[in-house]
Amino acid sequence: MGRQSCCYKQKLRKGLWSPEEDEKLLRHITKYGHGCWSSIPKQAGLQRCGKSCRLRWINYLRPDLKRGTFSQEEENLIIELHAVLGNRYIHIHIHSHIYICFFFFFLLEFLWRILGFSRFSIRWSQIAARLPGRTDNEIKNLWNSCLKKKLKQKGIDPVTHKPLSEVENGEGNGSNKPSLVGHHPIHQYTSPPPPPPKLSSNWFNPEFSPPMTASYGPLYYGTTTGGSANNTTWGLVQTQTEEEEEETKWTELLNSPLLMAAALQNQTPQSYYNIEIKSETCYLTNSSSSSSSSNDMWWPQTQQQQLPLQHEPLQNPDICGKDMQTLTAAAFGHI
DNA sequence: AAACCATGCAACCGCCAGTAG
DNA sequence: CCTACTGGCGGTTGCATGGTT
Repeated sequence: MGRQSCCYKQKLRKGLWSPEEDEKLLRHITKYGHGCWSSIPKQAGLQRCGKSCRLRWINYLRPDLKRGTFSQEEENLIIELHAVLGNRYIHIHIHSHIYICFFFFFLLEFLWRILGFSRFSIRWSQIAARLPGRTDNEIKNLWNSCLKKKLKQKGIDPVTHKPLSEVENGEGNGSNKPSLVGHHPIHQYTSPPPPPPKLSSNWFNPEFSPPMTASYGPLYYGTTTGGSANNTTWGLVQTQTEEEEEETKWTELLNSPLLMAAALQNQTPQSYYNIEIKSETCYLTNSSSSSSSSNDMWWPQTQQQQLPLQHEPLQNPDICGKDMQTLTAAAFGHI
């Protein structure tokens, strides 16, 4: 057997939380904030491990949680974000020498998986960060229990987001580029820069069918210099640009795959960066400095109101880019 | 009415990264 | 540098509930 859980070691309670335990935890965190999770159970008089307390708080007791069923828009957003964040790959049209890089990358990834070290998992937390009031656990459950089925009913493979027929055929026609993300609507964009993607009801619209063909360059964003301040446009990198320029964008994309997600919501990269993923931590830390009223504590009006303007990348950068960089670098002996 | 099955959801487990000492 | 600890995350499990046979 593997190692025992922390609860076992400390002979702590497990299983469902009683209303009394909830009350204790809620009262304690409301009064003192959570601080160090491992010390919370003792301070709050709970026979639970810190991890359990944290989970209970994040998934159930947090006051900003939105309970109830998911709206159609939320479901659509989850599906679209899953297509981008769920598959931690990027489908990009690139020059051949970069394909070589890809080859090594996928070779390594293949070996990685054989050895059971796969790290390419779905980014539920990042999806949840884009759905205020929803937890990653909630979204994960929704996906596993409901959305996967809905997609299958629509003839879409929930893993690749491609049509099931194409997946069943093994994509063996040779004409396919190394398509790893699937046919997300984002791939439909062609120059000139298209209107930003709308979070429409595409996926459950009976008339919607995923795009079957695509020839496209890397997704990019750009801000027009003239005119209104935030004129961000989304489009595709022209593949005939200089190699250096392309590689720069390629690197940018690898470093910031979430920019793609930002595109889905018609957000400028800057506004994207303003979104704090670790929201509950933010509330608590911000509260200590900014809260003034005793009862309101630090509960935010909305996440975005609470957040200070940040012009630096996320504190919690997506690992995908890091993984790809690391593996790619490893493939070329840079490590 | 009872047994069985499917579903949704809360919670746990184990791994990993960051960090303090 | 090494180690231990902690928080965070994704995958999985197990239970409660409702529906079906």
